[in-house]
Amino acid sequence: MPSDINPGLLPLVRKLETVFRLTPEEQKALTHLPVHFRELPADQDIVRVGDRPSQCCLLLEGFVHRYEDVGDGRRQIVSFHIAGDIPDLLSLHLPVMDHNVGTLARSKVGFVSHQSLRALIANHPRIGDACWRDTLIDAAVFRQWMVGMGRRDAHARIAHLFCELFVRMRTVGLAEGNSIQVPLTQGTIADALGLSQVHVNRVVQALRSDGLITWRARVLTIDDWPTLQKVGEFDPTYLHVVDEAA
Amino acid sequence: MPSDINPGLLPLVRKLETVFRLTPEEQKALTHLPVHFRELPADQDIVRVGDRPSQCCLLLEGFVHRYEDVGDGRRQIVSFHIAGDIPDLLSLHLPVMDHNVGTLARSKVGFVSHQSLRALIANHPRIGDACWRDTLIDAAVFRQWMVGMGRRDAHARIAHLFCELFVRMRTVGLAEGNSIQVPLTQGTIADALGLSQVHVNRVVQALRSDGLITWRARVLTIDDWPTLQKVGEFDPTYLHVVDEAA
DNA sequence: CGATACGTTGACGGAAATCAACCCCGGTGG
DNA sequence: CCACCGGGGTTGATTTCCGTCAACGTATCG
Repeated sequence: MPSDINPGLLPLVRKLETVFRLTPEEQKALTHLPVHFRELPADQDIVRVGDRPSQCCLLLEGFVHRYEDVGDGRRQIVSFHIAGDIPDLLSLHLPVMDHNVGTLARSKVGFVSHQSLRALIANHPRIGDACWRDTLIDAAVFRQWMVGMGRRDAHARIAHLFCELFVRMRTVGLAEGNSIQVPLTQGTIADALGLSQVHVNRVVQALRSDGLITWRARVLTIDDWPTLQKVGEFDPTYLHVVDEAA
Repeated sequence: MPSDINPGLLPLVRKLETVFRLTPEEQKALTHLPVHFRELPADQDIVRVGDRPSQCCLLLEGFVHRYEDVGDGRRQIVSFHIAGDIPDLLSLHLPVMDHNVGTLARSKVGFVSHQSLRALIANHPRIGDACWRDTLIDAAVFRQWMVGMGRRDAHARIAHLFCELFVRMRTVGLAEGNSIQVPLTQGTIADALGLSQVHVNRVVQALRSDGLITWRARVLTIDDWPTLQKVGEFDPTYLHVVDEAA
């Protein structure tokens, strides 16, 4: 690691390096982006439907979700984001937000103007490609959730989500053994998978009593990975992870 | 329109121009891509799960869908594509296909090597941006389908799909008045929306008898746009259409 | 003109929603 | 120190969409 790296954006470097090694120049350019750092509390919106952002939000620590409100207090969460993600990268090319982005837990973020990002990408096309690629993986995750909501029952959906979160967090070094820290509630999971909170509760209990997972105090532990994977019909190909300790 | 435009790729030009006007040079570069044209029959796969394509497929006429098979003969369709779309553009950055792409009707397509596309984008960054933007709109459509499957009942889902198809086809000039030609069957719609074919049938009949649509012989007519839109909770913002005759 | 794919209809069953309590636990303030 | 509070989790009873199964109708095409 070169000496003139600004450490604030390391999670981002780490994330992009899950695709290919960045050159020292690229690392430098990336970490020297003009960033406005902020700590945000849990459950705070970052951008909302209808907004026309002029900056993107780099998630450095914490947990973010994207969601859409539908009538009658119901809502659908469309994605979860972890350190290294840029949850609203799409605002670089789509002027109007069609969904909300908000924290799920206390989070540390960095705001970068579209202008700076565009300049970075213009000067370092490989970084642009990596960002594009990242939005494509985002879309791949959407597709998997669609398959789940369309054609899998609640057991498979929940097991699949747990598998996905675990693999994604392990990839960027956020797993400790078979455990990950997730600030999710059963209600949150319900809103993500198109289920009711009550039903999520029953299924989670089943997964627990079948010995597949432990989940207490925001810590999720995968106790039986092969079976959980089978129950969730989880095939990590769609995440296009390069390392693969799996 | 400059005189040295190769007319074979006009649907693509038209599609990209729904974002911004292309310069004559850009038009020329685009339409002079080395393309291998082909006519494909209905229900033929173009790329399959696990493939590592070295080319992309430009859809010039017809209808394409992307889908994933899940166990037991079930499947989930994740998107429909019309003239001007590049259904497998993602293969430019994701080496392995995580879903299938296939025709739904007789279609005319053009194959372009990744190499040529990369060169085009390198020389004409705006075209690259337009392509990236297009994959982002793809993802926006995924999100809407997720909201539908997670939080909307069958009536709303089907109405929403009809609205979406109509707006998308009108945008590229494929609507005739309030009608569009769609090669979809009720079973196809079921696989797209996470429903059974039988239930789609019942709901479509309800939409018909409520005077919202007519649908016969592959022609779908919107008879009551305001009500259909309301039933489907359809807000076209997510399609990020520039023109807006809506 | 029969094969085949698509659409239609009815009876029945089931996964999950809804409704309504109740419990548990950590935080907080009197 | 304990009462209170509130968010999250748990449980049971009931309801509802929607799936499944099965049959039959209908249209298009070789």
